Amino acid sequence: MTLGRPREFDTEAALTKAMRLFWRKGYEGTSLSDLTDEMNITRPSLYAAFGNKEELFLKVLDRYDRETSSFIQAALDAPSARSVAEGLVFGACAFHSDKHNPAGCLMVHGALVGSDESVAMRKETSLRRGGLKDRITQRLKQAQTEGDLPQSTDPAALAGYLVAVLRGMAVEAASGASPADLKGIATVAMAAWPG
Amino acid sequence: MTLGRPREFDTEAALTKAMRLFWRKGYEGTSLSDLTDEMNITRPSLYAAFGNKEELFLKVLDRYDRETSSFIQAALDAPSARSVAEGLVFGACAFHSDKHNPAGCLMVHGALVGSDESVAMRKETSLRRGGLKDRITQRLKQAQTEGDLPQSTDPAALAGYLVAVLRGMAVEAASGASPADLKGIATVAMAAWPG
DNA sequence: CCTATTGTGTATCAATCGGTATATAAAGCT
DNA sequence: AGCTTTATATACCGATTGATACACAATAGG
Repeated sequence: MTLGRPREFDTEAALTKAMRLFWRKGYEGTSLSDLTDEMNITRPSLYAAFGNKEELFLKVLDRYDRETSSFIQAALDAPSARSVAEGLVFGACAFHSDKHNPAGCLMVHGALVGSDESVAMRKETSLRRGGLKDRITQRLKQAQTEGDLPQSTDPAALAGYLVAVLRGMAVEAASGASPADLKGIATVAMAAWPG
Repeated sequence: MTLGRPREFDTEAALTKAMRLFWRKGYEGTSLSDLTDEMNITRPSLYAAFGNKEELFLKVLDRYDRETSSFIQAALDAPSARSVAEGLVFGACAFHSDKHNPAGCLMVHGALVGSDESVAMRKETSLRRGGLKDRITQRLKQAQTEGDLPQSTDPAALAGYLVAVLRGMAVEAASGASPADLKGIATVAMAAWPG
């Protein structure tokens, strides 16, 4: 099978540890020593398994998109425009209220600012944030063609509003907002929904 | 008058340079070398004039609160609850559309995450963010007593919603949102306002 | 057993981090 | 002129940053 000495740690478990660390401290705020301590591996093992800090962060982003913040895909699969919006904002409530998760959103504060060294990672998270807005816009356009959302509304504007609310909830969650606080935000936010 | 050798630089102008730097790169992302290069002063001069990096950041936060993001106080002084809300969200539009300002909000992404070294600065910005919510809540309560806002509404929930929208707009602005994008967010957000 | 291949552990790299010690320059006061 | 006080400039501090060189350990295939 695989040649050479077998790896002594579980890469998936280690990736989870890394994700939670980046989630709490951001890309630049997380040092290699932080990572190796938390993942219980040595520095060369980390580089052999994940490349370098940037590649590790990218793998973490993939995992976050695919598994951790999966409530977003679930919301987009909801049957009506309103249920999509509700799924997003109330899904975000549940997401940020889950005590197993670090506070806030990895995409938002994981790499929003930083020194010139991390400009590539900021661009990456920015792209992924923009991708979410595009996906919501597409879903709302589909709702319009299905007669599910008034033709008078602007799907792009509604999507922009939704992602802004999601970002705001993430910032508030990172600042220590309670589940009740978040639910209040989501409830008021839905009052703006047409129809 | 003042004893000793006179200072050769303008502390207020230097503070402005520092503010814009922290605003762009965050607290930890801004190094002392960045600061001294941009402020055109030497390291000992910075320490003599501003204490250390933390004290400089606190002075920057004061200045940001007092002068730069002053549209917030203007909005709170508006005559009605609705005009307060409009002043906040559309004031944020103008604020983030001003090409003289760095993208985003210093309070939000200047110190949202980071290593353990910057925990005190994060707590400070978190406190100030919470202070804004309290001020808005108080203003809306006043509007309720003045019969300006329906008694059936929850001032704290509305304030929480408003700050969440402001935070979200800041994140979107930092991600490169256009003035039109921001105006769209603000317009939809106001559709949730009661009355 | 021998070789090839891969993972681990130690020890270290140059660069940068925030912060200072020291010496000198420029002002007011006497 | 001195003397005191404050600002500037150079050079440096220990600690930490992301990243590796090297030797050694553990497996598979021959």
